[in-house]
Amino acid sequence: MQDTGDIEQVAAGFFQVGLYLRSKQWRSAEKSGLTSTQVSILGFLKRRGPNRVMALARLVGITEATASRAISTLQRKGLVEKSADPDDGRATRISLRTAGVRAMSRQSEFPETLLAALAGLDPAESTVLHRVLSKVILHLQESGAIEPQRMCCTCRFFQPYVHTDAFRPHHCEFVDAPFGTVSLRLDCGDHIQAGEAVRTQRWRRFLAVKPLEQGNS
Amino acid sequence: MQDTGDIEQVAAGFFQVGLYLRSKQWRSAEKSGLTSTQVSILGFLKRRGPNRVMALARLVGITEATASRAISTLQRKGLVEKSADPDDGRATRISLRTAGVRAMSRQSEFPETLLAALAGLDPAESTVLHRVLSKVILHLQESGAIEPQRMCCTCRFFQPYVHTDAFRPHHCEFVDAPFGTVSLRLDCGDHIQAGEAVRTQRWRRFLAVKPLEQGNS
DNA sequence: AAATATACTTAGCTCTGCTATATAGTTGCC
DNA sequence: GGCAACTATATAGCAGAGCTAAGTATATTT
Repeated sequence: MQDTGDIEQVAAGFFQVGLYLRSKQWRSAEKSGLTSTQVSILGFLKRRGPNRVMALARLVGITEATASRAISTLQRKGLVEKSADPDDGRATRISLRTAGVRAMSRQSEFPETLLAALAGLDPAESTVLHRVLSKVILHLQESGAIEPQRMCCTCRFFQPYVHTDAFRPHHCEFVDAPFGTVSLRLDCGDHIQAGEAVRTQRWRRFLAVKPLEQGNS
Repeated sequence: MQDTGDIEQVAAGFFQVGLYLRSKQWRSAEKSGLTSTQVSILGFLKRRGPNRVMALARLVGITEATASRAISTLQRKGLVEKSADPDDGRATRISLRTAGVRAMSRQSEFPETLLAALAGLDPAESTVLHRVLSKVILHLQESGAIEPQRMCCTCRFFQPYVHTDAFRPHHCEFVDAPFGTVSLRLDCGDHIQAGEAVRTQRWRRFLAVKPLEQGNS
């Protein structure tokens, strides 16, 4: 039913979307004059607030040297500001300036065309896509390929499939409310990493439920 | 049920995977010494055979100037060879040399970690992911964001959902055989573009079927 | 206090990706 | 046939990504 060829097809699909995401087209269309690395850095600053150079480098998946220079460029453009880290004299605290916030809100961090394509998905597809992306990203981060993300899947507040409501089977202990698979966060501000044991146990529970057994009623 | 915030989450997920795909890590791990642009070019040559500079540029989503130089670099590395195009004296025919074929077969075009993550998906998830990627890519190409791909969805031989077999609902008139959603090609060698009218009509039929109504029995 | 580690920066390299321009071959049109 | 317009590629010059290696300043350890 499923062979390596099919997986390569899917990988090729991801690659295809990736090619588009890294192309300059959609960015120059909105003529922000920013490169994709710069947009990524601004995006993380927007979602996570002030951060150190090293942390940003790891999140974006580049070396500190490259991050340092990209940030200097952003500073020169007036989008970002550097300040001394109160906790550590060596560290630099990078934060968005108002121009940077404006640059990120005026245009989305993501191209309109991609958002439009995703908006056209039907809810059941979104649900599965959400699950799949969670799985793929978790796999990438567990194998050390990418920096751990603040996903529900690894959060101490996450209780997968504890409700009978097909639309809201999960529970978030932080907000103490049920929520659905489409609302699973891939980068949540309230994330607190769960311990190793708890994490794998909950992840098992999450995987145990077949994706199509819910969200489809 | 589905709001903009959720779409942004999904887009962020794609971006996350994209960040990984464009990072040098997985490529340097296999120490091929190739950049992602070079790998993309080699990948298209591998899948599509000899091609012109212009065609490669469009496929990869870069200008001809950039492609020309990247190809020269590949030539210098001995992975690719240039020959005169018999049909057009201005054109250059780029083809893989044996070293290039070896470089692309030894390691896959795609990182092992991603393939492993995708291999871990359950068949129903693969099916939906396939559909979703088809939709997204088609949307991107219809809006002119990327070069048209040789997808089943736009092929004159493609007959979606004409069989009752839940596992093989589609039919390919080229090989005259039924096949399943997981086997939908995103880049098929036998692709022949269907006319505008036929294309939209079949695509409608493809979309009309809810993803979860089949492949789940 | 000295050695080691950490956070960042800088320099030097290759490559990407762009625009603008040059060169050669093709096509169209009289 | 001949000239203009177009097309496929190449080259140059620019900003920047991304790397490694080396340098600076601050923290931490011994």
